[in-house]
Amino acid sequence: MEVKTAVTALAALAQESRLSIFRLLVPAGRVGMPAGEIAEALDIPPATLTFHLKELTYAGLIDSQREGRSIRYSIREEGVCELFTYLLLDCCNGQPELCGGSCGPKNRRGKR
Amino acid sequence: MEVKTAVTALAALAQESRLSIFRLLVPAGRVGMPAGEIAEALDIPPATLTFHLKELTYAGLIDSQREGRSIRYSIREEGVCELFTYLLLDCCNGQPELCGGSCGPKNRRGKR
DNA sequence: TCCATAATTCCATAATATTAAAAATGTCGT
DNA sequence: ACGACATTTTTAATATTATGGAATTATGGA
Repeated sequence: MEVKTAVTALAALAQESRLSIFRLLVPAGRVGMPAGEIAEALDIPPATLTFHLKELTYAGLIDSQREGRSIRYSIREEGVCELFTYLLLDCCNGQPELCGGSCGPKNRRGKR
Repeated sequence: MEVKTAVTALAALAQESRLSIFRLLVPAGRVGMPAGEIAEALDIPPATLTFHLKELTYAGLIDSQREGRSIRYSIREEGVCELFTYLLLDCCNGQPELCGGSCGPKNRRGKR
């Protein structure tokens, strides 16, 4: 993954509605959620939601599939994985205390 | 960490210059790098660099410390860690195949 | 104090993103 | 084919962010 791809993906997540959409879709897994349900859950008008869904799609973070009159959106695991790998491995390799689960207990100084 | 904080941090990284600054600072570790050196390494004019450094600082991703006439910037581990934890644990918990190192070999279908 | 260096603030401009109403499109049941 | 519903496209106003030149502030040495 190159910088521009990562920037696109990060930009897609760097917006409250879109981050909420993303976080709503993660637990929905492969099953995903129809647009209308997302709109209702997050109280976003349809035209606005479509705009954000397109951004996420363009960034490779979600997928969609028509199902009757609804369109069902779901997390695109491959894209999410690539981004996280880029951040975790390419950025943080050699600095595992930045990311490695524990969040560096030895880094916590004077914070109790 | 709440959504707005995460959005601020993601937005800070969602820009090519800033992501490059971030990636330049990670291997520099706690030692960090003076602004001038960053400007030279990435070929960014001083005024522009300052703007981006402020964004990253505001987002809690980097720290700074004056050292003689230079100001030395370095990764703020705590902030980075919080963001990654938010994305990895809060988002991906229960969906470890999204993030867990392996990037789900069993998810790769028909892509060879 | 005066100079050179390092970085920031100020400012105007340009570029990009967000929002949502209105119209259009696609899909199903009848 | 028609009507009801789900979603998208178009469009335009509004807001936010990026850029870099010029002036300013901070620091250390002579």
